[in-house]
Amino acid sequence: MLSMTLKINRSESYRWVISSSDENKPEAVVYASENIMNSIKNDQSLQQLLNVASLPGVSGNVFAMPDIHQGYGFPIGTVAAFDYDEGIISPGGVGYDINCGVSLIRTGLKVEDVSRHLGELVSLLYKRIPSGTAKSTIDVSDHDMEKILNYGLEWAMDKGLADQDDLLNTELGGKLNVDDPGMVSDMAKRRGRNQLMTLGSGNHFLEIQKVDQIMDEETSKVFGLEKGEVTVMIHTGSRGLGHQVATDYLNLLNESDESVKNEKDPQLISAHIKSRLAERYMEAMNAAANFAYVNRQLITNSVIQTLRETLKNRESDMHTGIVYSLAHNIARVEEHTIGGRKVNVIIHRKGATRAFPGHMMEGTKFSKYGHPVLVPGSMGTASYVLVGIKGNDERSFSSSCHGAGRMLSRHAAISKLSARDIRNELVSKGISFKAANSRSLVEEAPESYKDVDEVVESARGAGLTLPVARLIPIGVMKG
DNA sequence: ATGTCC
Repeated sequence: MLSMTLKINRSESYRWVISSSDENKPEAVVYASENIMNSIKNDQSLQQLLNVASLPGVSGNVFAMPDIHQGYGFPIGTVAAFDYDEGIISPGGVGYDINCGVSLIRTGLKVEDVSRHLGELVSLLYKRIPSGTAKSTIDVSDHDMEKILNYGLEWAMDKGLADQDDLLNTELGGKLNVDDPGMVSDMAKRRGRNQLMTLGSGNHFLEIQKVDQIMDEETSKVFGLEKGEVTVMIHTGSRGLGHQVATDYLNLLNESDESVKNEKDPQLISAHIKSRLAERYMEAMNAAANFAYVNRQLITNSVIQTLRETLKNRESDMHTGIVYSLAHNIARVEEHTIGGRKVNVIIHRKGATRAFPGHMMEGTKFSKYGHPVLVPGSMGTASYVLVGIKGNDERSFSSSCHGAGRMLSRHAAISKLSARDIRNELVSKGISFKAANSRSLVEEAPESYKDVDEVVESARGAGLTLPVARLIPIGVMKG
């Protein structure tokens, strides 16, 4: 990757304009506190952000969320829009884990109902939901795989594995448009078949949480969140299937004469939005996203089933349901306001969360308050439920942060931290936990991440989202 | 993120 000289100008307390002196003079906007900006200013991520800003057909500004860090081509934490006629789509702008995302489940149970059974609950979940490299325990036919890729949660509903409420509480009904699931390679499908209803590894987790703090009473009530109640958060994606789709299409683009190569960084290879290549990648990406929505739905079902069995005597107090399920690694065609005009653009959100306020959610149950924005923290730290702010469209295409954001590389984490210290830290916080391997335990240590409270505060200060509720872990399962 | 090098 070629570097250029970076200029950083503070335009508001949580808004920074990054610019470069190269011939295109690209600019990008970063939302961050001063402290976060100081921690990232010498990082490759800002250079990567300017490279994205110089891609063809970019519409409006390229934005970075406060949890920005270095990624493949595009930094994680990027929101970038491209013209629907002149622009591009880039697999590096979605990421290898297509529809990596979050589902949040409310239980209606109080922490006191659950705490005595926490160890048993975590052990049982660990047995039932394969994590790390463990394979799927359920068997789906080739025919079902095709249907999952084609119809997402509608397949689950047909099979009695999801109900109408699950679909209403999943963004876009958990189904992105796919005409031909044949755009997904046989190898990708094969990998997916062995991984349905699995958590994976890396930063993926399943957490039993307590609603620790309510910042917005009215909105939290609408979302079904009450202080002292138990929630379960699932953070996972499309597993090997999405990874294989990303690999397949990066290979195709690299072999094609019709793709848009990038001289600054080969990882930014793209396809013109109106090209056949772009159309094929969009189909495959949507199919992988549908698989991920189903993956989280099946894990959700298993969690609810396990809660019912473990807390039999509390069954009448249980009021389970999906608060929301969303993707934070995805590209989509959306209508946004740029320079006062409404335009269709292809939005890449890579490690960034859609945060539509009510008026952008017409026709859904979230048309008054906006949809929940789920922000998983790092292991053993808080997670948040946020909501979009009217006026955030010109600021971030109505997007916000997606997590705490990595500070140390995986490699740096391993050389600095020990698994024993991290286990001790979790135990001292009174958290029940199970981890598939100690390597990811170290790589995902809270010390490897930014402070999620500061990330969320930066998103608030920048006018992107408002905090609704803060959740803290009481049980953790790591891949 | 990922059958962490087909």
